[in-house]
Amino acid sequence: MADIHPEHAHIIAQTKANMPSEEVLEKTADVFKVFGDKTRIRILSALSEGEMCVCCLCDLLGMSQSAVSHQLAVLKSARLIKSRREGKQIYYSLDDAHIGAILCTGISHVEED
Amino acid sequence: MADIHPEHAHIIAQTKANMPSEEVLEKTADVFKVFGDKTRIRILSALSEGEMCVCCLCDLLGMSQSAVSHQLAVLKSARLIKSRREGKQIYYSLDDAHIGAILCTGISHVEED
DNA sequence: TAAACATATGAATATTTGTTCATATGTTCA
DNA sequence: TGAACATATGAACAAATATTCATATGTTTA
Repeated sequence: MADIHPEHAHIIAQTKANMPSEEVLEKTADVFKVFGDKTRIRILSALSEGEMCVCCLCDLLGMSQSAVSHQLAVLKSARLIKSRREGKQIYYSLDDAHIGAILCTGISHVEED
Repeated sequence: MADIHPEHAHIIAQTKANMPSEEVLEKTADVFKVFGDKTRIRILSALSEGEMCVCCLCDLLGMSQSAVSHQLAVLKSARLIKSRREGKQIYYSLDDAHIGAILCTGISHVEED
C-alpha cells in the first residue's frame, strides 16, 4: 500500500471536511440498496403509475404472493412505499415524491445510453 | 394466493403497457445496486469534490488498498467513474454529471428526514 | 361464528457480494 | 536493467439477501 504524498494531505483533509457525515452516507447507501433489486424496481415502477393491491402486483410481476409481500415489507420499512387497507385488500403506493424522482433519474440514466 | 378481480384487469394491463422494458428495469436496478454500498458511496462522495488518486482514497476511507481497488473496479465497470493515469498514480473521477446528481438526490432524501 | 379470502411472516436454502490475502501488472528512477 | 512504487486482480471466506415453503394474522361474508 502506498504512502500519502505530503502535497496530497490538504486535499484529503479538505475533502474529508466537505463530505457528509458517516451516518448520512450509510443511510444513503441503505436507500439505494433498496432500489438495487430488479423485483423492487419493478414494483416501484408499477406503483409510479398509481396505487395497486398485492394480488395485482403478483399478477403483473408474475411472482408468488409470498415473494412480493416480502419485498413490499422491505420497501415499506425503508419508507419507499406506504399502504392503505380497503376491505380485504391492501393498496400500496409510493410514499413520497422523492421516490418517483429517484426512480426516474435512474431510468433516464439507463435510457440515455 | 388471491385471484385477480375482473375489475382490476385493465389496470394491470394498462400499468404493464406504461412500464419501461424489463431490460431497462434490470439495468436500472443494477445501477442502483452499485450505489447501494457504503464504501462505494463514500468513494463517490469523495470524488464529487474532485478527482483523487487511489492512495488518497485509501487514506481518506481508512481502508486497505485492495478493498478500495476492488470497489473502484466495480464503479468503473458500471461507468460511474473514470480513470486517468499520471505517472505511477491513477486518478479517478465521476464519469458523468448524472452520477453526482443521483448521489445528491439520495443524500438530500436522507438529510430531509 | 365458521369458512373463505387477502396478505404477512418465520425458517431454510441458495445465491450474491465485500473484504482479505497473496500476487501480478505496469510505471518510474537510479 | 533492476529495484521501488502504485495499482489491479484471482481465490477464498464470511456476511448479506431473495425466494420458497409452510403457516399465521386479520377481514369479510354466508
